[in-house]
Amino acid sequence: MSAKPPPRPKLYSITELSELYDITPRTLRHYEDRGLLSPNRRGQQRLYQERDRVRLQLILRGRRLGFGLKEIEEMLDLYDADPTEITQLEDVIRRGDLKVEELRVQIQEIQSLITEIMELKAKMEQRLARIKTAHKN
Amino acid sequence: MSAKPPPRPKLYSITELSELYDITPRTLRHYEDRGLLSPNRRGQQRLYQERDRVRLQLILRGRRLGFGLKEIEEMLDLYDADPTEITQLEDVIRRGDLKVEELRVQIQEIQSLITEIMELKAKMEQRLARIKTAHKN
DNA sequence: CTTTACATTGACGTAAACGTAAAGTTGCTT
DNA sequence: AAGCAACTTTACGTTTACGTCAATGTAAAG
Repeated sequence: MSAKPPPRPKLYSITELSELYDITPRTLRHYEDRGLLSPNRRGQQRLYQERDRVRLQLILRGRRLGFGLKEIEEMLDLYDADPTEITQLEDVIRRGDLKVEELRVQIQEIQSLITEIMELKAKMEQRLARIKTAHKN
Repeated sequence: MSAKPPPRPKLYSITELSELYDITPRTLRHYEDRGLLSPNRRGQQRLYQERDRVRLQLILRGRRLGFGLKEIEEMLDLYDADPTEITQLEDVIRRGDLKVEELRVQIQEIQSLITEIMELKAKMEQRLARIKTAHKN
């Protein structure tokens, strides 16, 4: 679904990046206001790096999964913990575990939904079959 | 996670049902305004049946999964198609398939997220280990 | 030097999903 | 009969995640 990035450390203008992910520049600025992105500047203009693009991917996936920006920020925070601070490392591990547990529950719920839809579908198919055979008489 | 229902066809007042699922009466009325629930009335008061409770469960799960009420309505519509109308049955089957595909993609995305978090966690654990062994000298 | 294209920062608007307060039933219970 | 608890409708308020101008800036092209 998502576009493949070139291996070169490319730079993006705001509209380039927005078109790459089918969002509006406004959205990118909004994420910056919320502190989720902090692109460099060339003068006054924003210059997005690979790093920003990757973070954006994470944000957009989070959004597709129904997370709020606040929650997404917490997840992104996991990635920029100070790797020299023991407590921060331990914190990342702990919060990571919690998130993973949460996500596993989500998968369970989705699977339940799938099951129910497929059961419903099976019922409808049976009914259809019965109606059609009755139609043949 | 969700409370177990009694097998008897119990009736619920609006506050009973709201407390059962830890939501407010306002939320139930809102779902009714949106056409997602249509409880019977005893005079002016709402009387929720098992059927309503089950629908509510579906709604709340949908919400936890990040779906909007509009989208949830479409899913609920699958359940009340006229079982004598062939076109409606076929429609349910088709839309059911689409939803299931969508949900499978969601699961994939969640699994990617889990993988990434666990990789991050592994990194942090390695760093922690290194820091601690270095500390022993 | 003036278009033109693309960018910037406000700042107000909007849709969704409720929250919240007001004012009025209704049915007991004391 | 009076009061209280639980319900009702009406309606405006709030939060989130942007949409949508408006006014302005800047840089390359003609």
